[in-house]
Amino acid sequence: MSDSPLDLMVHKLGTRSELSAADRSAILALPYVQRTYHASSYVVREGEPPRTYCDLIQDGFAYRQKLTSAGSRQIVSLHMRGDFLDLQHLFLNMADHNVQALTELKVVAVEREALQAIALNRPAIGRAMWIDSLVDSSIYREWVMNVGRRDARARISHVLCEFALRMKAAGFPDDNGYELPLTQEQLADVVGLTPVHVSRTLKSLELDGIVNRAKRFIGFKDWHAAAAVGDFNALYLHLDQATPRT
Amino acid sequence: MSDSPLDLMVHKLGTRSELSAADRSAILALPYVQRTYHASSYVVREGEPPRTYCDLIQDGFAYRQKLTSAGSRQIVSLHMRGDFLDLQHLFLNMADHNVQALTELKVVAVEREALQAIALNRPAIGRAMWIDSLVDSSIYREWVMNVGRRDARARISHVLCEFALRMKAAGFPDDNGYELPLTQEQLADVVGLTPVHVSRTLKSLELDGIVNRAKRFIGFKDWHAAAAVGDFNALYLHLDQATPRT
DNA sequence: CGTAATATTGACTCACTTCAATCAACGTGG
DNA sequence: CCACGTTGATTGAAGTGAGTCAATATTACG
Repeated sequence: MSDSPLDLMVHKLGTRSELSAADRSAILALPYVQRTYHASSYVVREGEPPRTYCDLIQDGFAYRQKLTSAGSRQIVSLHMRGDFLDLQHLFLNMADHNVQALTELKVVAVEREALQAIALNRPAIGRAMWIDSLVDSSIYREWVMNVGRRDARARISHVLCEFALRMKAAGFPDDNGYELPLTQEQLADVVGLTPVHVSRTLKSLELDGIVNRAKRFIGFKDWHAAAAVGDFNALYLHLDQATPRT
Repeated sequence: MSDSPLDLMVHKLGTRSELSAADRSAILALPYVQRTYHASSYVVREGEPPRTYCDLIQDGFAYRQKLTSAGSRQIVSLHMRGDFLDLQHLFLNMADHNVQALTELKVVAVEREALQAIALNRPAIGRAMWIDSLVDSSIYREWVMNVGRRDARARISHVLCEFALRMKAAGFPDDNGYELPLTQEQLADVVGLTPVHVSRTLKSLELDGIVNRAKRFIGFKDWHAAAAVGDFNALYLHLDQATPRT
């Protein structure tokens, strides 16, 4: 195996569909540069035309965000190692939301036109990218429901459960918990609540033994209880389509 | 021009990317059947594997929906003539949400494998389908924000504005308003509120002269006022990528 | 260390929900 | 053609989950 930063992309797409040797070398032949963003810097800005390259996260976390005209913020998705940041705009003429680095963020920036080309001309790669994008859509749908129809405890538990499984799928060690890379204010913007109420709700979840916390570390004493409180059913993550293939 | 029900698909995809004559005939050669659903019947059920055909709406309205374990419902999207109902599951192994007919629904059901094939093997068609799917994602993002960060008046106005523009883009006559195919209970499930509060809020919007109503007809006296109350900016609909091309 | 960012807690308010009754529209069958 | 049952819409009164405002504690970090 080679030792290119694009290996990550080969691996990621390889979990979504079966790639031939030719597919793999097509990916490895993509023009790219590596790049680092500081925490909280903008990767994509709403209203601007898409940039000439597309970022794949190598390390760190990012989020998508939209602002109300009144200035309140809604975080509409969270992303981690192995996630594409610009697939959502790959064929669109204008960015409809902002993407920001959550932590220090290392990415592989692939040329947009080359990425479009392999998405359209290499069926196995196209399929893998489709699946990736459809899973993102599925998560959006779940979030609409989360924010629209669950109370604070359920919303927060749900997001904590989702993040746990996604981190595990992304290869983070599973210590029965994880370091949540969000301030409570950011978590509030994820779940459509105020920071104050998030603080109270987290405390109540902790008192009830649903999670335990140490700074930003979220631990699950009782996964089933957390999943029950969060009304969490992993179906929508389509993890069966995110397992490594030959 | 031919006179197949698939003309609708040719037209729809033609608004999203430039199709060659060969692309058009590839679409028209797709195996399909026509089909009608009664209002409120299920088109797709959560937890089931995707069906062997994919529906494109010819006439009528449909919605995607998810249920909380407690039984409350969130409608996560609304669809009309020219929208695909199964693109969201085209490459997934399992349905993650329900799709239901909102009204009597006429569709063209295209064979799923054939649709996958042209999506992957015909770049111009693939691009058009990508754009269609990415616009759906963009709408999901907007709805997350709508439900997460706007109050009842804004949420409802926003949805009413969105529907107005989408109906116009789908070729419905623009009478400064439209027949909203939703009960207030369904509208409540769209915006994450109770039917009672939707009723009150609609009344208040009417009293303030933002909209006028006659049964289910929604009329806009003052579009700008409605857009302002709904914090509505059409950017996210990417309507520039939904105009007919040569 | 000192200073800013983040988290916690309390007291009070309010937008939306809940419960419940009434009303209107509409199809349907006798 | 009208009685009637069902579904959808409206309205009122009372309750509540989450927001707001504000003070204080805690942590991060240059």
